[in-house]
Amino acid sequence: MRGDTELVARAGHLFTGARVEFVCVARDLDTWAQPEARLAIGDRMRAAHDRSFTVRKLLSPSALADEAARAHLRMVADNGAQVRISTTRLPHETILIDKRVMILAESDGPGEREFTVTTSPALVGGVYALFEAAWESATELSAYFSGDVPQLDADSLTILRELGAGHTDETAARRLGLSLRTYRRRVAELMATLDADSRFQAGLRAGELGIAR
Amino acid sequence: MRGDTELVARAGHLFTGARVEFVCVARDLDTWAQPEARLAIGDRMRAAHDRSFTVRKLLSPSALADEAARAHLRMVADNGAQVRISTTRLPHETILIDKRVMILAESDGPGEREFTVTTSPALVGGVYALFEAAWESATELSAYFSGDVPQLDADSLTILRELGAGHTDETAARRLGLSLRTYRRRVAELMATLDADSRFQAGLRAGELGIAR
DNA sequence: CAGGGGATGGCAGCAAGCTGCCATGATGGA
DNA sequence: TCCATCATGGCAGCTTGCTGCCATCCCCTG
Repeated sequence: MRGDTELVARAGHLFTGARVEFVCVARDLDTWAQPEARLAIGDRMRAAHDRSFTVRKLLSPSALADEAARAHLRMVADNGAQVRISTTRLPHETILIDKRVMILAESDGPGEREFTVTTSPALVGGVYALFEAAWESATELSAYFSGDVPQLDADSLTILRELGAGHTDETAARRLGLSLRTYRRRVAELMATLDADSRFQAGLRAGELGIAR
Repeated sequence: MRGDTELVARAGHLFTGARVEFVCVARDLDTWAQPEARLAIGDRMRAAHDRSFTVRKLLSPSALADEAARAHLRMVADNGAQVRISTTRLPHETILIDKRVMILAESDGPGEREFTVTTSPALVGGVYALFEAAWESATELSAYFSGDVPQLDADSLTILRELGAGHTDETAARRLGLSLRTYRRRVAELMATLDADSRFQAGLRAGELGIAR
């Protein structure tokens, strides 16, 4: 199936027919350029408030890149959707509806995207289980927003790795070609960023947020 | 495709033809009752030592239920395979070969298992990405074996909470009605248990393992 | 009752971490 | 060019964490 138009035409009923759950795994938010699709899900989401209908979105950090995207996600979350961020490279786009239908989007080139729709129980069930595993380990969007660690620059991650490796400050500083003073300054900054009072706490936060890998 | 025999007959070449990577996600180890399949992968695994061939197994904790299973996994790991344990409910069985082929096993009833084999790049790619996300968040088998935290007594958890709260040793000791010396002894023991070289590392482990909440 | 073993805690000394202060060097704009 | 700004790093002094040693206490067993 090629192109968003064809998808909406031929699989639109799958979206509007969602009864229990709508799951979306994606690398970014480029998707849903088509107003029709947005609308169909928008309707569903409005229903999520009252009824037993769940919307879950699992995204990469890149989906938080610009302010517009963040605002959009905040809005989506306010409408009752659960949004989580995974630090690993996610599939370009995967949609799971009611544990029964799976839609995969591929976008290699600049042209129209290609979609694969399947309802095979084995396939959908298998992917759903993997999704659950990925979901469990992802962090809540709110955790990302509540001044936590939206963006931790490369330097900080390097420091984090040294700390995580269990090196002493002296060793770590030598490994990074920094003076002891600067290394410790970095650690202090990092701890301030993580809002940690002790190194233990910093490690805890880092672990919880899935950083430092 | 029904039954292990048919799988081996018709898809055996996919196993033996694996060149770069063999990924196996499963809930338990009931699989591979068929000697042929075991053998094919056994061969591959032996090759994993020298060449650039990776074997990764992602399993549920139930795969560690009995001693025989643990021994088997230890053996598998010794042969160069990477084994990780995920705490979420995994698909009954999913196999990914060289990022090109995917094999799904379904086992509803007591009868023969049903298999689905696909090479669709979109499907395999999508599932692979989800697998990566699940893999990232799973814990090393070695961590499970090396007496990590199957059992952490109430005292240790108390210590962990104090550490997590960011209290200094002196404050924490006072709060727990312990002497500074004893408190620190406890922390040292805890760190030994967690196999941590620094308090940061201990925090990291604690966070990763989901303790101290 | 005597003695062994384990947990506790005081003490001391050392190692590690933390931070204010200031000098130096690089960068960048007026 | 001069000046402001910022990141770096050396130094010093202080706090905190770490651990070996030994005394004490409690409990259990013979």
